[in-house]
Amino acid sequence: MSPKDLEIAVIDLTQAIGLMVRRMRAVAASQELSMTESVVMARLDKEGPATIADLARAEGMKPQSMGTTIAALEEMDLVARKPHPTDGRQMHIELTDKGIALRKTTGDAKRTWLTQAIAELSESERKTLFAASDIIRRLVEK
Amino acid sequence: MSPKDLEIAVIDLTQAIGLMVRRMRAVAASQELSMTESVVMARLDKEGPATIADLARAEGMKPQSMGTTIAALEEMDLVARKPHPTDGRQMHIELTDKGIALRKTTGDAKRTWLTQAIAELSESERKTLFAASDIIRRLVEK
DNA sequence: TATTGTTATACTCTATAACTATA
DNA sequence: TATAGTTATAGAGTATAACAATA
Repeated sequence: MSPKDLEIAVIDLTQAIGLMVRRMRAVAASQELSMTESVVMARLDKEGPATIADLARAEGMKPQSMGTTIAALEEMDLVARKPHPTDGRQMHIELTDKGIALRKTTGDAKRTWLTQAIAELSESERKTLFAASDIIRRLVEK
Repeated sequence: MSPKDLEIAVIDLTQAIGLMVRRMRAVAASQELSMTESVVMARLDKEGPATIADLARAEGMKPQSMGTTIAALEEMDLVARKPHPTDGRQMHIELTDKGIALRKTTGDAKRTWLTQAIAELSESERKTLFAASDIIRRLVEK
């Protein structure tokens, strides 16, 4: 792949990601959670309680920023803080009953625009897309 | 693919995109252009002068927002406004000499973190990644 | 009447800095 | 001294609303 072609493809990827983020933001604006909020909710659902520092590391954000995200979810009564049993510095963040219920209803994979649109792709397109998310995750760590 | 697996994969993709955007922002903060600014510069370089409305449509943004982006590039003396010859409403945005020079130097595909990291992938990983950017572009239009 | 662009204002997301408390 | 978290402040990126000029 020539340097020129590589650069064009990188710009295409960058543009695609920008388009996606703006689209998701526009959809979320009406009622749903932001991208980060959704991901954090899913993580808490899948892996159980976590500290703000853990969540921040997982999402590549500063702890202060994750604190803001958690405060927003707390405001919506979707998560709650619980002091760590032995380490007095840490707060465990966990889903509330309302948060669990929300996860259940979004878990039917019908609610969000993105899940819908991806469900309509061919199996091979989905495979490509999800393989790409692993590649991206590795890229980010470099 | 089960609805549950689909949802997990969609969340993984969402997280990957979030990680990428934050990483690109962190890199750009130091010295380089933002994602949108880079894409606009590449577009002007590749396709010649365009109006703010055209650029906004291409990037899925509001014209007012693109106006801000263009103003930032203008401030850096990378683009200039030129009145449209016949339509008095339109302004053509074009690269300045400095903008062209910047495109040339980034055109060697060595400068940015992302281009570097992607260059280090295997050919098949690159193929997957770039196929995914087309899929994303189609998703966004739905 | 529709389109292009501008200006003013505000919101979302995330960062930096400074601090407290605990380990 | 290092880590977890909070509070305060600021910046980037984008949106909405209201407007002027031109088509």
